[in-house]
Amino acid sequence: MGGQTFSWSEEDDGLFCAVLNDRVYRIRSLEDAASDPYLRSYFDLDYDYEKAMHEIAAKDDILKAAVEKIGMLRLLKQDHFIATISFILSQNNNIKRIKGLYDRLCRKYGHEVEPGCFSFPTKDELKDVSIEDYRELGCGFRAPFLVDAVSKADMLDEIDVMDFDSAMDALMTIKGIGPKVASCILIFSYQKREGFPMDVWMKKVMSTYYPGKDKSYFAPYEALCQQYLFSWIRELS
DNA sequence: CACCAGGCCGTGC
DNA sequence: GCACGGCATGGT
Repeated sequence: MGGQTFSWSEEDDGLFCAVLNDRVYRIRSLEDAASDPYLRSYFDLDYDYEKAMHEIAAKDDILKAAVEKIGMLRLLKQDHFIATISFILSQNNNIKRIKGLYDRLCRKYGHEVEPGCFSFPTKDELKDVSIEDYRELGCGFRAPFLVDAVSKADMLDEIDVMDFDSAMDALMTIKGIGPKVASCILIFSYQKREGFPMDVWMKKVMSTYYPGKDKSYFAPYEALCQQYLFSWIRELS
């Protein structure tokens, strides 16, 4: 899933498994998700990604190359709280370690919805967890950020109705959330497709291939273009 | 043993 | 405003 989510694991039989929406989902492919209302929304199956792909590829030669190389990309619609905590954990970290932290949070503070399958903890389940507790799990310097995020979690539902800039500002009042993390949360949980996360890789892409331009060049597909360019440059490296 | 991982915070200019 | 060091942890 390209670092959008840390909820899924591949099991021995090849099925992909996640605890979401307070139950266990096991799927082999996206087609299995189509009949389930929650997954249908989660995987954004009613958005026309074919059309978006073609319009993006037609914009310039770089994007054309990226689309041809990467194929179809989707933007997930994840739970607000899970996405917020996940992307706070992601800063200056690698995917393998983020996934490990995610799983330990589930096992220690989540609830068991099926033998051996734990949900991500709710904000209430994390209400009394301390900085020291998070450090014990291996969260490192992100521990105080998590405490702050949990204390402000009630705000997350209000962000749905905000315009993009207000939503960015609201998220960035949480410690440990800067422009990059806030953009990711807005894209992968709030379906705000004008997000354009600038990490070290995207800064290279922009200075090399789009000097003088900014995210407005990619409207109305800022987030999708960013995902294509990011995936593309990572595969080239 | 250094250096890195899809950054952010605090400080100093 | 912008540049910079520091930051916990585990993997190369």
